[in-house]
Amino acid sequence: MTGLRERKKQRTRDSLIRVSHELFVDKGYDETTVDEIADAVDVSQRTFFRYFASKEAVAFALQDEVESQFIDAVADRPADEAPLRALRSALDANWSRIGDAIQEVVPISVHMRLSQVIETTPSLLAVQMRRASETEDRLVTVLATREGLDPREDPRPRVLVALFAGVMRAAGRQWSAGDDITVESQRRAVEQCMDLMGPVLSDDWSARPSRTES
Amino acid sequence: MTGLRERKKQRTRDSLIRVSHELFVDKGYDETTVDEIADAVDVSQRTFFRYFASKEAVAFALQDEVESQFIDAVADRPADEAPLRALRSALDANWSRIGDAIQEVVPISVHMRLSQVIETTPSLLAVQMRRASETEDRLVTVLATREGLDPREDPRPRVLVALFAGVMRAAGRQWSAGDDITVESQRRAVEQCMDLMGPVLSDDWSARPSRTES
DNA sequence: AGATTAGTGTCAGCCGCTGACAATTGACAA
DNA sequence: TTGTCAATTGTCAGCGGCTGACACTAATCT
Repeated sequence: MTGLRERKKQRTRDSLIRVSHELFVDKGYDETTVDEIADAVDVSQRTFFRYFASKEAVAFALQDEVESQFIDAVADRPADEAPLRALRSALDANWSRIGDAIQEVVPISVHMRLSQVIETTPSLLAVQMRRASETEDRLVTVLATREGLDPREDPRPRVLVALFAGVMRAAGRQWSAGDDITVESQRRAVEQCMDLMGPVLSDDWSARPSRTES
Repeated sequence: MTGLRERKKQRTRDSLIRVSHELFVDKGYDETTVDEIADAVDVSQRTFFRYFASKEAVAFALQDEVESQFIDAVADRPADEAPLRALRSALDANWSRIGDAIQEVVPISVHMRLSQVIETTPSLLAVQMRRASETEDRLVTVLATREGLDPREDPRPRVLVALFAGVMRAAGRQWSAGDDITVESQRRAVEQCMDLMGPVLSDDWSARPSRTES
C-alpha cells in the first residue's frame, strides 16, 4: 500500500500533465506560461520545475511511457525474427495497448491534438526529434544484442534503426497533415509507409501508384 | 561595388559567427553567453539579436549554406537519374566544394569540432534535427518535381528522403563518435552507411561483415 | 507526542530574447 | 560641403524559463 505522501505526489503530477496538455491544445504551447499551468493546478512555479525539468518535459511526459513500452516489446520478440520484422511486430502488438496508459491521465482526443501541436510548434518539434534520436540509440542497443553484434564495429543495426525511424517520421508527417486525427488513421499511415521502404529504394519509380489511389 | 555600410555589416556578421563558434568549441555552448559573444565582437547584445534570431541560429549559420548548396545540386542532376542515385551524385559532386565557403569565415578544424559540440549538446542536437526535417521537406519537393509526382498523393518521395536522411544521421553519429575528425573520414562514414541501405532491409543478417573489418 | 524527513512556497537572480526610443553613421542630393 | 534621409546601433525596461538558498509545512517513524 502506498502512503499518502506518494499518492499526493502522483495526483499533482497527473494534474500538471493534464492541465498543461489542455492549455497547450487550447492556446498553443508558446502562448502558455509555466505560471499559468502552476496557477491552474494551484502550486508554485518552483514546484512545477521540481516535477518537470522544463516546460518541454511536461509536454512529452506521456510519450515517454509509450516509447519505453515499444522498446520493451522489441526486446521481447522471439530471437529468430529478422530485425525489421521484429520492429514491425512490436509495433503491431503494442498498437492497441498504447492508448490505455494515456487515457488514465488525459483524454485520447487531447493527446492526439497535442501530437499536432508538437508537429507545428518548432521548439517542440525539435525536442521530439532529439527524443526520437535517443530512442533510436536504445533500439540500436536492443537490436545489436538480439543479433549478437557490437554496434561500434557493425553499423548495420544503426542504419536499420535510422531507416525505421525515418519511415516513422514520414508517416507522422503525413498523418498530422491530414484531417483524420484518429489512432486508426495513424496506424494506417505507418503501415502504408512501411510497405514502401523496399520499392522506394529501387531504381524504377515509373507508374507504381501509391496505395491511397489504387 | 558594394557600399561601406554593406561591407561593415558583412564583417560584423562574419565576426559574430567566427567568435561564437570559437567560444562554443572552447567553452561549450551552454557555458557561452550571448553577452560574451557580443562583448568579444564589441557590439551590444541587442545588435547580436538583430543579426541572428537566436543563440542557436548563429551556431547553424554555416550549415545553412551547405544545405542550400546540396539542395541546388540535387535539383541540377539530370532528369534520367533514379531518385536515390541523384541524391548520392549530388553528395559526391558537392563534397569538395563544401569546405570552401566555410573556410572563408572559420577554420575548417573549428567547424568540424563544432559539429561534435552540436552532437553532444542536447539543445543544439534538437535544433539540428528540426533543421534536418526542414531540409527533408525541401528535398521532397525537389524530388517530386523531378519525377512529376504530387507529394500529397504519393508518399514515395517523402519515404525515400526519410530513408536518406536517416542514413545521413546514422553516418553522422558514427563519425562524431570516432576520433578521426576530418572531412575524409566523414565522407567515408557516409559512403559506408549508404552502401548498407539495401542489405540491412533484407531478412538475412548472418555473417555479413561490415566493411570496416574486411 | 516529538523528532525526522520529504515536499512546498518565497525570494532573488541569471540568461535568452523583445519592444521602444534615442543617438549615431553612412548614403545621397542640393 | 552641407543638410536631409534612412539604416544601423546602443540603452533601457521588461517578460518568461529556470535555479539556488532558505524557511516553513506536513507526512512518517519511534
